[in-house]
Amino acid sequence: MNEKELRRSMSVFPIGTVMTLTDLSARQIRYYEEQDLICPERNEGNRRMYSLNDIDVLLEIKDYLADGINMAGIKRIYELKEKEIEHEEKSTLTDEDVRRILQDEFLALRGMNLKGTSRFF
DNA sequence: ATTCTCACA
DNA sequence: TGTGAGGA
Repeated sequence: MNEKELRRSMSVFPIGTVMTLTDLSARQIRYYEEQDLICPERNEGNRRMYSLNDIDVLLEIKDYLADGINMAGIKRIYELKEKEIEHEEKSTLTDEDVRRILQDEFLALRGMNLKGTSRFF
């Protein structure tokens, strides 16, 4: 890990700062952690300390939510990213294979979230 | 003043 | 997800 990645993964913000930066409630921020979407560290006083990477993820989650994707769907998206990384490391599949898989999953996600909604009318 | 965990008239 | 209690 280079210096740049190290800085982005350095936990330095208390939840209050993250709340104003992301416009999310403390409840939501802690809940997303419970869903393993972010992993803030704890300081001496058991206070959660967030990194720039955590904030980026939180902002992404907000976008997905705005697009009508639920928690189950968001979790699947990040699980796919992990698989994508595994594939890169093992170089088992071609980039095209991975792209096709991600594309299929994304379409499946939209279909899942479209059911029983009047959002588009 | 802030954040933490837990629980629900 | 909100919110309030009770402690640190």
